[in-house]
Amino acid sequence: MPCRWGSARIGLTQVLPAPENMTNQDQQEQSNPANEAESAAGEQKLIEDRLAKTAQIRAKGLDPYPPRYDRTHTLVEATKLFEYAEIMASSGVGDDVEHPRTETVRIAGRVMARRGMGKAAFIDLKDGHGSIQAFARQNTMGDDAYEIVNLLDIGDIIGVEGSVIRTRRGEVSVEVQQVTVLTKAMRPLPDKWHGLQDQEIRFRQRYLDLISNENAMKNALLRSSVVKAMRDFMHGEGFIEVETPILVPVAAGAQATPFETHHNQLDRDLYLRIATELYLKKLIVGGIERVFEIGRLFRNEGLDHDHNPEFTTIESYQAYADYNDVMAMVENMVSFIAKETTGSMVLPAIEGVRPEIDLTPPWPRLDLREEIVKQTGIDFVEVRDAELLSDAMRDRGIHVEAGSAWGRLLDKVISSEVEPNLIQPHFLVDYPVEMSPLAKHKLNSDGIVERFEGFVMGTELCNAFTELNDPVDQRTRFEQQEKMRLEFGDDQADRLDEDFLVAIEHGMPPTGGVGLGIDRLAMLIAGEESIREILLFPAMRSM
RNA sequence: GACGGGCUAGCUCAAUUGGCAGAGCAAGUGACUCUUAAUCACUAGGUUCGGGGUUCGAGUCCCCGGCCCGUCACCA
Repeated sequence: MPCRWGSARIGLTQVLPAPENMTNQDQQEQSNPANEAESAAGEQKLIEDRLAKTAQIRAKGLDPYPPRYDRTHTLVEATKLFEYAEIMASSGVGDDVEHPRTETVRIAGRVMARRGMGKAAFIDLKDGHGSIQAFARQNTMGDDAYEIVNLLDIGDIIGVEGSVIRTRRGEVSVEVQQVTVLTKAMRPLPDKWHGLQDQEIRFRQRYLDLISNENAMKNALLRSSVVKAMRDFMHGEGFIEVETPILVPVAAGAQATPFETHHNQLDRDLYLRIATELYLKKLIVGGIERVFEIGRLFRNEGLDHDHNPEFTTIESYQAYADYNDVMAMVENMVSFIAKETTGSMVLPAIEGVRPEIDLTPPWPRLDLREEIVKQTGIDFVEVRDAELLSDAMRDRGIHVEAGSAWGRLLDKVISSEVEPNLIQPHFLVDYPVEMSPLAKHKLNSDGIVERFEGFVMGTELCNAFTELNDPVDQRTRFEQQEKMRLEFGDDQADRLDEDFLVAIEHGMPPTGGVGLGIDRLAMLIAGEESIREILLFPAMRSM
């Protein structure tokens, strides 16, 4: 597989267009140094054929890559224009009510298929909105203009001028008066009937996926709609959108391994952020009472069907709110986004993938402690020691990573025994303090913090808490995390961020905050099981 | 990281027990002025992911490596 693209790239460099001042013949000779007797094979030949046609277009005094094209209608608009003309004709309006036709339109799109008929040809065109057939006939175009039609290849982008008609077989078509080559393509498109099947090429060359597979385009557009609906919701709730640093001196605010980088001028090591949390809370300190950021996070970890090293989250913080307020906001936001993007708060069942998912609020709140007891018999209030917890886990056949801290072990219990059951949306509520260094203690509950996580389809969607604003307690929690890093070699422990501590020492109001994975939300709404179907350019191993 | 599946023409896929590497689409030439997976005839197109081995003979069997997918592990 490596050589598939490797050789292709070499192939293109071999046939790069010649300089402007060369004649067409020069170009042909230049582009094929191996002379005509030894013609190129395979992909190289396909490219050379297209280069030859490009030269012929130039020989006619035409630019195969003109700078712009005045299009009057998208393909969908052109179809609608005709349907309107047809309706008018049916009520006797128009020059020829038997054969309605529109005014002359100018459309543009990619050639998806060609059906040549000698002195006539049918061309299927596709643009960003839809598709339409172009019908080219030599006698309506003239001999000279029609020659261009014979120089077209699948994949070329062309402009077509003509009026819209319906052919005898009933296909709405633009009857071509003039064809303009807007972009000559050098490489063929994937199989027109089967589309692009090779997953690897779909991810590495997403543009081909978008051209050939409807679902790829659908997901790309859905992702955009999800983010737009999210912004609309947040702005509607009075939140201010901000952007905070991606290159940070301390990768704090979450438990994850960061990417490292270096600023030359400052001669300073920096990290790519693993969370937006602490900067946003600084803004709460500063008096922006409702704030959110939609942005990319980077975590130097493995990749699988729902993890990518860079992913997008929304984090929001609201002064004077607690985690109960945030829970209501999350279920309202997610259901609103579903309604806006799909028309319903109930996501349809998908055969072999999932049942119907009902996102209508309120989502059930499940007490974390009770839920773990119910699924495993383990009560984390009783088993407050890493050794005891490890034993209890082993008794129940749960994999135990040697030397893990108590909080990490419990996290494992939750993710392997509790989460997978949460297919319909649920909130797990009230976590132990050991695994939540940024959340505030719950009143009258020893060792428990006001934290919740939202789950759908057995995976985490969001993580939220009543934010810890006691600077003394926060410093202690950070110190515990730093200790964990040393004691357990846990380089994913959170880090002490002195700047942040100084900020909240100035006083941060009571605040509720949440982080929610946008890629996972888009997966859920799209009904996709892999994050790679949602990310346009997922991380891939180098070839 | 471990185990399993996969990689064959530009694309989609075949190839029996180890026995001449094939088809459809795309491409080229020719025919064809209402097709729509157009049709018909002909032509060309291959380092079978890379490297090594066994064998008279390897797409096929063995070893090493690469990439993709899946499961597990890790990971919010």
